[in-house]
Amino acid sequence: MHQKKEIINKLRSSNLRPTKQRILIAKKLFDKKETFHFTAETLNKVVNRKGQTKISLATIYNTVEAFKKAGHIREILTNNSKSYYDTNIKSHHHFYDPETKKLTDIDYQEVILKKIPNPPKGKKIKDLEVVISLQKK
Amino acid sequence: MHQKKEIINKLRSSNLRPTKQRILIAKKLFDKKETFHFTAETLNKVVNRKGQTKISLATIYNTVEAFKKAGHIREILTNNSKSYYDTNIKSHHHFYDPETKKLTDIDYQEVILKKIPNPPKGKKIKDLEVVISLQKK
DNA sequence: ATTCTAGTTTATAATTATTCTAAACTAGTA
DNA sequence: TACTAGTTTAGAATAATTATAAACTAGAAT
Ligand SMILES: [Mn+2]
Ligand SMILES: [Mn+2]
Ligand SMILES: [Zn+2]
Ligand SMILES: [Zn+2]
Repeated sequence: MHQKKEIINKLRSSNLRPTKQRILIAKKLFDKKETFHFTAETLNKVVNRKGQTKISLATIYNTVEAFKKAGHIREILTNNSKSYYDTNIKSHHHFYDPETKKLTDIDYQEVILKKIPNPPKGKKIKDLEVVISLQKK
Repeated sequence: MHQKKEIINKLRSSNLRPTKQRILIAKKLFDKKETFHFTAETLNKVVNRKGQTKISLATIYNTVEAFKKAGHIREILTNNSKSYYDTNIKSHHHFYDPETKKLTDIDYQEVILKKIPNPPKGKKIKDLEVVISLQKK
């Protein structure tokens, strides 16, 4: 559970002004017991529920991009046409079900990589993602 | 090196009529020493080089989808807005450089998975992909 | 060989996700 | 309180892909 102050600090520490919109979005993303996966579309729905002050879709996209750059969320690999994001920024992996388009976390320790290749020269590894696609048995 | 007959058989065996367009596209994709990665856009450029009979972009998309369904090509996971495909259908992995948007093959044996999780019940594993994103050192 | 038809190709429109634009607004400092 | 750089916003623009429906054709039947 984040306090409003914590959220404001989080924003400030990444050089993002704590605007009304960013604070609300940050609450929806980070003030949860569990991490989760989302798209711009699903976040927009959650943020713009009836009653709440409206936040434009452009701001949803801007904020998601800003939070991603700041490392508060990460993008997940899928073959879907829309971008999927994760509030879990720790290294972990995913099941992906192309039928339901749902992602499920795989705990980091559930995948053990015994050997990985050296990156090409001049490059280092930014991230390693394992995606296991599923199908009906 | 595929002969035209082999290509026609490949098409026939997947219930695809060997049309002029599909044969030409199949040649560009499969009649190569090395496998490679492509997008609808790059394939369209290769197929519609000056002189050659023109194939519509709709047919490029239709054919890529048909070849994918038939298992002759596979889609690769990336965070790019366009779809990437691979003429290498054997299980293998990729480096992805977000700067250049280039994919590089990682030989299957260069990644050793010591442990992978059980799929959720009712589901089986269709595919396991490892994508290693790169950044400047 | 000719006819027939389901499958295929095509130009073009439509759709979808995302990014751009530039005017209005606001957080934070002076 | 006034200022200004950063932010939000509605709406337009873009980019990739998919849908539409008319014209074409592979291949089977005659
Ligand atoms: Mn994606
Ligand atoms: Mn992709
Ligand atoms: Zn996750
Ligand atoms: Zn490959």
